[in-house]
Amino acid sequence: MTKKPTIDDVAARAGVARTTVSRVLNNGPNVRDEVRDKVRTAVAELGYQVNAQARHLASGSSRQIALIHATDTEAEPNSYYHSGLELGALRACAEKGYTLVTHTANPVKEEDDRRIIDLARGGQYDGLILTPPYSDRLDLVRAIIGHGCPLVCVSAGPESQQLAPWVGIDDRAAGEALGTLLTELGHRHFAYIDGIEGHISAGMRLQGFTDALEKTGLDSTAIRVVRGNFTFKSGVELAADILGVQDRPTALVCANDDMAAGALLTAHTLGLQIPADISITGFDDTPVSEIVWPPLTTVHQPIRQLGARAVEQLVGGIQSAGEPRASVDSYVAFWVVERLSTAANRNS
Amino acid sequence: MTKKPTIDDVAARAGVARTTVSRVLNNGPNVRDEVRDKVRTAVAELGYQVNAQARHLASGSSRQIALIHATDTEAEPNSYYHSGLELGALRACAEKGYTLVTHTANPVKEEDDRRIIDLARGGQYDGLILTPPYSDRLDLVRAIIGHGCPLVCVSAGPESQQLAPWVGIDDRAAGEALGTLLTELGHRHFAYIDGIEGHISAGMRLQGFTDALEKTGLDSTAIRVVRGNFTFKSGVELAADILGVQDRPTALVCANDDMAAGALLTAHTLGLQIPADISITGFDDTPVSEIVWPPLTTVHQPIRQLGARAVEQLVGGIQSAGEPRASVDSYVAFWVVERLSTAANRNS
DNA sequence: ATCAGAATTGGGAGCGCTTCCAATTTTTGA
DNA sequence: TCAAAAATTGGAAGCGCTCCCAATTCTGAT
Repeated sequence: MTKKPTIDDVAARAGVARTTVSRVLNNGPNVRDEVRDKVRTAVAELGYQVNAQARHLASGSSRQIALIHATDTEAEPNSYYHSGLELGALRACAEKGYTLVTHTANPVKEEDDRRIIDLARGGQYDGLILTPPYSDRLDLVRAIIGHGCPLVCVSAGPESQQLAPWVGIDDRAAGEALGTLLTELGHRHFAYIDGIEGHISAGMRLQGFTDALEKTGLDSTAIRVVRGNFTFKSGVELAADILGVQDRPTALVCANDDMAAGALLTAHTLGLQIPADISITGFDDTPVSEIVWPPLTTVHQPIRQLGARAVEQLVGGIQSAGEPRASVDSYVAFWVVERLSTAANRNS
Repeated sequence: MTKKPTIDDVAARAGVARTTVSRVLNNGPNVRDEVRDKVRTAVAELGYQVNAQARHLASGSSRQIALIHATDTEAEPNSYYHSGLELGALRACAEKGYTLVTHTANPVKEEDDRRIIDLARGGQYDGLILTPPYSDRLDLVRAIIGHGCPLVCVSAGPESQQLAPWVGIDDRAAGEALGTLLTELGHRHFAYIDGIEGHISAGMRLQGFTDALEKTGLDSTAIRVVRGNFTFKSGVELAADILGVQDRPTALVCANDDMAAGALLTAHTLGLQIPADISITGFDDTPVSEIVWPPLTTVHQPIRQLGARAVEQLVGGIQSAGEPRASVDSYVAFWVVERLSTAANRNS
């Protein structure tokens, strides 16, 4: 294997200066078409590829973006959520000429917060994308911004939204839509399986949901809220507690699909008919909601689009640093998907 | 924000030469403990971080590994498989001081094969990890190796295994184990939903399965094989075809869990009792197999471990280039997990 | 023709690090 | 005690690219 050609080899072959080749490579202005072609030909003939490392060093920017995922040690929570987000981001990056690098961090380890900050400080990345619950860690967000590192928060709560660019759905409105649906179906007695603490957008869903109940004249006694951790397992366990009582609710709302799937399993185990005995809803509309039986009524969240939008937002900010950035919409549309896991309250 | 400190700042502060700092940073030999401490102190005081770009340029290696995932345009096949593999690889990379970069490619686009080769040629990555079906594209594998780029194939077929280091389970044996289980349960009439063409390891599973049938004296007329594409949807559709006939099989074997989940849905829709009317099995033991009802009998494939092992294999090869590499086991253990989707053939 | 101004090219200084090699100091062995 | 070997340091040359700035060539309006 002979040595890789460098920009100087291309320059020599094309009979121009290195600077000119660089211009062509970067689509710079002020190069005659004739010269441009000559250089392009030389590039093709030599099979030249720019050395990304050298380019990064010289230009000071790496065209790499880091995506921070939260993963607990052993749980594999929300795999569809993570991979959907990543896939969307990956494609958007490819389109924009950036490379996406995924990093995982454990939200319960404090040292990992430090690691994320180091990522921002390191200058290795042109920007960071933070997912929940990191996108709601205000100190973290401030620290990253303080180091001058471009940042976009995915599904962040209102406070984070004040600090940094963000993308997400209107979680409150989504929760409200779900609440409206269920109250219109005649339900008056609910349970809600929330997500982990510090996941503000999940909290907003609950907020919106109770808002809807209040509009129907219900108060907080109409709903029992318990805290899960977004995993299937926690859905299984918490549902056992919720559905095993005498006076069980007629509708169980879960902060994501995985927990709803777990609740479904428990309901089956208890011999309950769904949706006749209990309506169950999820959130996200990941493939899980169609895999289970009966398929879940849920809120469709365009996760891939969220990932793509985050990248666009970030790249937009990077490229127009200082200037009036072309504003990308932060809100992405959601909608309720009615499937077979919900029905009218037969007691109403 | 003041400028980032460089290695020269550290050297100046510690009162040594840049070379010495470099040695300390890279845990090189021949530095007195006293000096080492002095340098470490200076690093800490300045909050110095090495500039990865510069290091890469100077050292010629990036300590970055690329993981190639196959993703069809719109399908989100095997999300759990991909993210499990990635998570395992990610953690192993972090441990080894490498960075993992995921790239997606569309197996039906020929230009994407070219892109993968360019990744290998580019010298940007110290090595590549190929997943199916790319790990079975012999031309691709040869091209990558030909460019001198270290490579590990995940779940590759026998031919690829001849060409490059690999990790995977013994798919043939796994298929055989499943076949043995089902024949012992008295089943004699099977259907098999295979994976996409060119996914050799899925083919090996079928091979092993039929081997088991043969040992029971059954021949190829005992099994009907159809080709799916690993998605839930294809499971739904193909199962309709398989289960809708008069003389339907008593056991349906699927090349992955997603398709089995789809088959399960179709079976429900057709009003079949599972496992009384039909036994259904998956493959991989992704979370899907516990989410569906009834939970799937399947083959547990330690996917995260596979990802981690791939990285270890690759890094081992990179670091001991030329030398007798510390051989990492290519085979990872699998085992059959019996859940509720299978039962004895009641007609037997 | 003539010349200001724009467009196009090239020269060369780094970007921050690793690494070869030479210089210096310390250790070892008779 | 002293030379030879080993351990420790430093000097300096790049790695391959971008980008500032100066040099050159080309416009078009006088």
